[in-house]
Amino acid sequence: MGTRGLNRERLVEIAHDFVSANGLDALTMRRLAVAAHVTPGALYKHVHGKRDLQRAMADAVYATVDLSDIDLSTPTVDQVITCCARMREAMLRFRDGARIVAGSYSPFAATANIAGTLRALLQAVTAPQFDAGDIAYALRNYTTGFVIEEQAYLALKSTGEWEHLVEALEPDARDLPGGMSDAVVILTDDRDKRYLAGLIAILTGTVNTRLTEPG
Amino acid sequence: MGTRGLNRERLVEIAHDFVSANGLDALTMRRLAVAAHVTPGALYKHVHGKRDLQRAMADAVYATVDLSDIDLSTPTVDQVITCCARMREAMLRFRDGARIVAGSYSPFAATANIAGTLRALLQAVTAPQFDAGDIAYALRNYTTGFVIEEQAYLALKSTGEWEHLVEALEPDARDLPGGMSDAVVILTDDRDKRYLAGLIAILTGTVNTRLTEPG
DNA sequence: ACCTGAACACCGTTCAAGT
DNA sequence: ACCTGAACACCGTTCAAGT
Repeated sequence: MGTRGLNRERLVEIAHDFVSANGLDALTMRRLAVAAHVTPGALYKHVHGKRDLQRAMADAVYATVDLSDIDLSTPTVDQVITCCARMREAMLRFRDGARIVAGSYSPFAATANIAGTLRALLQAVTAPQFDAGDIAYALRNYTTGFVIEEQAYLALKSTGEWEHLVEALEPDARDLPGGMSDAVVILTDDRDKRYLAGLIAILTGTVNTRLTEPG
Repeated sequence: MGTRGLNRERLVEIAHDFVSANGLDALTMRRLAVAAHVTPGALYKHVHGKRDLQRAMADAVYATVDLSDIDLSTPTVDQVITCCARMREAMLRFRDGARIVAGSYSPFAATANIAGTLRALLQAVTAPQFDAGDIAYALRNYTTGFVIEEQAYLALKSTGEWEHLVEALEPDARDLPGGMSDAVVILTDDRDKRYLAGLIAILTGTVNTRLTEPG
């Protein structure tokens, strides 16, 4: 258990640390090798290649989702919301977390666990005219889509590129029926609130219980 | 107007043709140069770099969305659904279209136009307790998330990798509360129907009119 | 104005050879 | 079993020079 000798788990951890410091686009096998204090070739003893590495990174993101307080024997809409919010939090915890997760098809434990939990909860609370699997899938896709946009904004913001893009978009926004100003407002504004609003929009009407009343 | 002399528009077209044949991951500036019958350096007279190219490609995807039959003076939920479905169709028309579009923040005309149209339609049909901007944003994020997953599946399927991943995931799916089998079923099954189901889930309860009845 | 040629500082992956 | 060293066939981007 000494710090000598690399393994898959540790390599994924180093990769996430690197991305956290430099962004996903900067992650290369060679730079990862430097960060891991090995030669590039050594990486391929722990990981099949760059695609396999990214899949393992995706599972590591979902592995941070704590589902221990979710009680499957008493499913509620609030637990569904909690579950989705934790997915989003997990992705936000890692720089470019959503892009890492999106479309990587990690077939590992953590990914399967969260997908299964969400569906099991929904099976109990979805209204009869809807399919729990459809709703679970919609919630996951909404969440991923939302956080991709969110982290793209965060990335542009940190480099100052965001301000340039907003300026470049203003002229069009005038003679078009609304332009992209909604996205600008949503991202600039309280993103937690906006995410929750979308979540509630999906669940309202698809669920057999009354949602938490305002106030 | 002869075929001599490259321009930005033509370059984006060539890039999409290349991606259509080889996939987004295979697109490099050097290979694009070959496809365009120029030297790599020449590309930088038409495009600021690879990121700018991808933004232009994203706008080209949205430019294929035909909104001419959408009548903003008589907004309906059906028109909202049509609008979203056309977004999805546009992304599906291009290989890796969703990944190209996702988080690229194309501030160009076509992107702004579709976002604005969707919001304008929703302004008229959303129930009072919801914000039209939130719903429009949720619909766009759901759609992007869905198609990313869809095209990732299509890519894995075409290389035969999909079958391997499903096999690798089966053992876990047994002792977990549902595993990822929902995603497997949804993607294997009629994807158009699944997409529509999610769309309707979002709109049910958030909209001030009755949705089309079954049958 | 647009393009070439050449250069610069990099990539992912493989594999014989070492320990 | 894990790692090095070296090689192979590539990258994105810049820029003086040509036309």
